[in-house]
Amino acid sequence: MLIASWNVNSVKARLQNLLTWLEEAKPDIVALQELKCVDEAFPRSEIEALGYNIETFGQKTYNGVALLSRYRLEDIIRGIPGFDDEHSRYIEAVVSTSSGALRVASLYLPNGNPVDSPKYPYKLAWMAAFEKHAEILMQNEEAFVLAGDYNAIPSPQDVHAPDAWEGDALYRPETREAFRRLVNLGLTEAVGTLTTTGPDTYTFWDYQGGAWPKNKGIRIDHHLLSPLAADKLVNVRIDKHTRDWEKPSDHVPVLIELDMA
DNA sequence: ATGTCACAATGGTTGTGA
Repeated sequence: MLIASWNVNSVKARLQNLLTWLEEAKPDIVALQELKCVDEAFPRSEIEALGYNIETFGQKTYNGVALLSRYRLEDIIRGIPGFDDEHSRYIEAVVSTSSGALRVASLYLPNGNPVDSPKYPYKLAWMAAFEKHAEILMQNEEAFVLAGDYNAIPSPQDVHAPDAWEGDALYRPETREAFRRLVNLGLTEAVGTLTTTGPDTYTFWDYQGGAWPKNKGIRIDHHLLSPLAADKLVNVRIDKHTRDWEKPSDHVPVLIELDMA
């Protein structure tokens, strides 16, 4: 089973790229972020035509997350339970496979910049609420994957210039600590577990300043797996070639393969 | 070359967020 996470930076602006990539990669489940459109405006029919079921949690202009799945999506949750959030940043569902249920979430964690604005406390509050929710999920001892744009750079090797990013909301010590707390609940961060992270595993390059050709990237899109899901993890992949396409997103798809046999 | 992009509300450009 192939599961992908992709911040598309507007699903309408990225529709052609998204369709091309879906046909090429043939993922079973996709977590999308930054839809930048309301549910009614989501390009459902084009994506359904490729064989996907769709659940969206959209928002005008900003944010918005969705799940695409070849399996039926059930027990949909929109928003982190118990967390009052004005932004559409979290959607969760359960799929039933021949080898049992799998819970999947698509999340778009707040950016948090600038750090001296209310945006950074909001980011940390979001991370705390998400950690609390993940802790509850862990108690159920199920297979689950929390996929998305975490807007968190886990370690120095995940950023081209650690010193320059020291004060940034994506890399500040508090952000990294919160990300570690999350992982330390017993989750497995897929890419870091199966590969050596570094300049080859970035997932985002700014549109500005020639960041992509210079490989001035960061690794902020992650899959966190419960122990039962991590037991099935056999492969990870980052589809960097999509960054070379016309009208690219600033993020590229990050994929994991679970052996559900 | 400050090598960006998407969106919204304009009013034909500017602000916002990333």
